[in-house]
Parts: sequence; C-alpha cells; structure tokens
Amino acid sequence: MPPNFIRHIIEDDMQTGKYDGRVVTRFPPEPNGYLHIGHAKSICLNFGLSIEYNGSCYLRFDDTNPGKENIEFVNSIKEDVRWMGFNWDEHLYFTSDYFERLYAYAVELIERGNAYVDTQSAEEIRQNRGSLKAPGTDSPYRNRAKEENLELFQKMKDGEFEEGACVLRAKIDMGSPNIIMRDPALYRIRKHRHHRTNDQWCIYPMYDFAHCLSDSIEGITHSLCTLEFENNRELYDWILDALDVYHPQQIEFARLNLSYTVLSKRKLIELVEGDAVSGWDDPRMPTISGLRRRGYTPESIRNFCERIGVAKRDSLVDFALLEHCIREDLNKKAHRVMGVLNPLRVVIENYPEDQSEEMDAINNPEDKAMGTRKVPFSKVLYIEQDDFMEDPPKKFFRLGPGREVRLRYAYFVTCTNVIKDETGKVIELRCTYDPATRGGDAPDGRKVKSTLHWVSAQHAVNAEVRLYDNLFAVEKPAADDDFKATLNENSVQILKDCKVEPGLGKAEPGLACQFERLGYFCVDSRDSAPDNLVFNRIVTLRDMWAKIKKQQKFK
RNA sequence: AGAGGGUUAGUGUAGCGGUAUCACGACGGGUUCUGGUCCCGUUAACAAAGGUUCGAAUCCUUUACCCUCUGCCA
Repeated sequence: MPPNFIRHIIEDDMQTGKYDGRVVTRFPPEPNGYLHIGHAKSICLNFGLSIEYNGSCYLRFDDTNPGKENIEFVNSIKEDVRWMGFNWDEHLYFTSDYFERLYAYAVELIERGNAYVDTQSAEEIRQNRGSLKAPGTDSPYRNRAKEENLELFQKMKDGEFEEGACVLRAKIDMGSPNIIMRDPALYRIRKHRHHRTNDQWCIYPMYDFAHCLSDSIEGITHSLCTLEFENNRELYDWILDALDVYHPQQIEFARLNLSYTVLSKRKLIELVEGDAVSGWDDPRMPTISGLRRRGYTPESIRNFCERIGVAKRDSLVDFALLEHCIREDLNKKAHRVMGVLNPLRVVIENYPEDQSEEMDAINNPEDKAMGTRKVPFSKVLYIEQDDFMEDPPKKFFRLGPGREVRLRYAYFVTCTNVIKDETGKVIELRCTYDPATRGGDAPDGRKVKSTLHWVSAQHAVNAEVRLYDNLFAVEKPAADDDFKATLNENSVQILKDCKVEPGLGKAEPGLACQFERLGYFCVDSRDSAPDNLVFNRIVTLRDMWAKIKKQQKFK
C-alpha cells in the first residue's frame, strides 16, 4: 500500500506506543444492500492495514435498523468480502450481539445524569433543534428525575409505548454549534422483527450510540470511516468519555466516487427496485457482485483500490483507471481465443471443398507456459464485418477488394470478389489463399499490413455476446437531481449470432478470456449454458483504430 | 465569523523547511502474426495575496472556492 495519511497516523501510534503496538480495524457494513466498489476501497483499507501491521480486522454487521436489514444482505456481504480475498477469521460480529450491553450502557448514562427520555413528538424535536445558525431550545422533559427516566426507559423496553411516542436522548447541549450535539437520540422504539434477535427487542440503539460503543467493546484501535462522519466524532468522544470506557481513534477519509456511475446505496437500491438494471449483480452495476459477474477479478479491484489512494479531499476517479486495472490483470492471465461478433462469410475459392486442418495457436503470448491449442480451418470462414471495407479510407489496414491480409495462425488471403444482397449490403467475400503461407508466415518474406481473427464456419460454436458500456451517459450522474434521467440508453447491446472457436463450447461459467483484437470476455455465470453460451464483455482492448476513426471524423 | 473538513498537471496521488513523486489519460515514436502487450519520448500542477526564513507546496495571517451537518437512517 502506498503512503497515505492514515498510515502516517498508525506509524506515529506505533512509535509512541499509543495502543501498545496493536492495530485492530473493522469493516462495519449495514446489511441493507449489496456492497459496491466504494466498499471495496474501505475493505482493502481496513483489511490491508491490519495485514500490513500484523493486526486484525473484524467484520461487523451494523444491524441496528431492523426495518431495512435482512439476512440476504448479510450473506451477500460475507461472500463479497471473502471473494475480495480477505479473511476475518473468527472475528465475525453483529452489533445486535451487543444489544444487552448497549442497553446497560444506556441505563448507566441515565444514572449518570447524561441521558433522558423525551416524550416530545419527532416533529417537536425537529422544531426545537434550531437551525445551522440558531441554537435549539431545551425539551420540557430535559430535566426529568433520574428515577423517572429509568422507569420510562424500562417501559420503552417493555413495549409499553407505541413507536414514536418517545426516545432516549443524550443530555448534552441544545446550544451547541455542532447540531449533532444538540441532545441526539440514542434509542428509539421499533416494533419490528429483527433478522437475528427476532422480537426480543422493541427498542433499538441509534447508529451514533451503537457504533462507537461497538468499536470500544471490540477494542478497535483505528476506527476508519468516511468524511460525512466527521461531525459525529465529537458525539462519539462524548459518549465514550461519559461512560468512561476504552476509546478508539476515529479517522475519516474521502469516499470513492467513480465517473459514469453512482455509488450511493440509496441510488443503487433505486436502480434495482426501479428495474433500470436486472438486479444487484447486473454486470453494469458497480456492485462487487456486478463486477464479479462482469468478469472483474479480485486482484484487479484490489489493485485499483491501491492506486486510487486514500486522502481527505473529495475526488472523482476516472473509470478508465478501473479498466486499466482489469486489462493489466487479464493480459497476464487470460487465454487468447478467436471469436467473431458480427460475422461476415468468407469463401476461400482455391481451398479444397471437403478439407479442414488444425492450426496451432498460442494461448497467451505473455506466458508461453500456457501452451498452444489447435484451431480448425476450412474453406468457409467468418471474419468480423468491421474488418472489411469496400472503399477503405486512409490508415485502414484491413481487408478490402484486392487486398491481402493474414488470417491469424493460418494463411495469407486476398479478397477477389465482393458479394452483396439486393440492398447493397456486403454479405459474402470471395478470397484466395496462398498455401505457402501456412501458419502465417510468407517464405518469400512479403509482408501484410494486418492480421485478422476468424473462425471456421462449420466448426464454430454459436454464442450470445453482451456488450456493455457505461451505465450513465455523463461523468457525474450523482450531480443530477433526477440521476436516472442520465442513464445511458445504450449501456448494453446484445448480439445473438456470434461465432466462437469450438474449444469454447465447454467453457466454464465465470471463465475470462481475451477475444483477440476485441477485448476481454467472460462466460456469464447466470445465463450461460452448454447449449446456449453467453459472454459478457468485460472491457475492450485499447483500440488505436477506434481513435484514428474518431480523429478522421473530426477532420 | 454557525460548526467541522478540504484545495498539488485533464484525473487520482506523493511530499512533512532544501531540485515537485508516481500512476492513469492524452499526444508522438519503436517492436510486434492481436491497430493488444511491451519499450522510448512529449504534455501538464502547488487556489490567491501577504508574512516568517538564506530557502516555503510544507510554518503564520488574510481571502476565495468546494464538501458535510437542522433523520426517531447509517
């Protein structure tokens, strides 16, 4: 991990012996949605730091709001953290495990005269809170006797009040310039079944109360969270001091923002529930499960998290960096194969009708240990429609009438004839091949300007390929009030008649490979079947020709 | 003067009083049976103004701009 301000703090603490050299962090998600790449940043930070400093990192579910949380989310979060490559060992915790202790802390706070039961309505409390510039006013119930508060809180716990009838509040300062400190609520009544404690409780601690005390109970040393909790730190410190308990150190860092997508749980939930995507694991989603299904590897995501760094300033990370990370990883690891997305039939006129032969192809030029494979060649082939132009512009090096190109690992072929349908669309090419160029090299040393990928028509396997693009059409969709209006209408394009080399027929779900000259693709883990192959495009290869085309268009 | 944070190339990030780092991107070139990879090069930044100092991105002051906070969400 490169240097960052949090590491500096930890290193200082190691020097001064602040926590006796211990480093204990935690990743504390609320199980009310799926994890996304912003969480990946936090996971890599918390687990990464604990590994680097020989400490530990706990996984704690912050499950204090039973109305929004459920077990499906708990399970998906565990799966995602594990998939990211991190291990919480035996340290799997739930805030709900501490409900009894938290309740005892609340009682103690009342006994110390630091909390009271307020029977104002939510509306009244809001009105009495004041504003950013004006102080609030004390609740009429603020100075209830200790015994009365104790009795009322007991009754809250026993279910004698309706939801909203009252709350337990910290007795701090209604005039505090920090609004968080104006007697914040600590406990509220929720007559809701909790996914772990069932109907055992009808009062639930607020995040601010539960979170800092959970950190304290667990002996967390460095409690890392995002910037929006900076204002809350004063309250955590107050609670911990009022109770005179172990005091972790909270450090805030900037949350991740990624261009062309959204990373707020609220917005992601809206996309899922509004059917803008097919689910939490839609390959266009920035969720960990979406990225996984898309074909991103844990290594690439971890690498990305390392490169974006950790700081306090708000930022917007280029999506291109994530793409760079997956290309870099897959370039080393992915098998090369040939697949044609938009097939154009090619007949090699001088190739024997019933002949076919096996060509040797390299699986990965970056790693010769990955070996070679045989690819069948025959008289009728498919090449990419984009690889032929009847009237090629400058700098188009691929096939055209009368041109010679190399078919990768096979032969040099020359286009001799172009066949069109009645609308003028090119539907077939006639070519001749040079038998002396078998394998792809010309004995006379002549060169061609381009090498094309291809598949043999009779041997090819059919596949569906889904081409993905950015979910949003603008860099900062979050800036828009109606963020859904900026969804990219062409974020997915489905191609049904793709042709891939026969070896892919038995590809396992999740397998990632490079379709040469096109990009990285993976077998969809949800929809692909042996008789119905489905590939997701993870990312395109960097594409010089695409850039040249763009430049030519602007000229 | 409501409080708390922040501001370094297009983007992200390092720097902790002594030549402004690295990565991505963009642009140009070389190698190449992938217009991929790889290699080489170019581009481009300390928000502003004062002050302290032999010397300031770094310390001090002022200003500007940005973010967060008025849930019985987290």
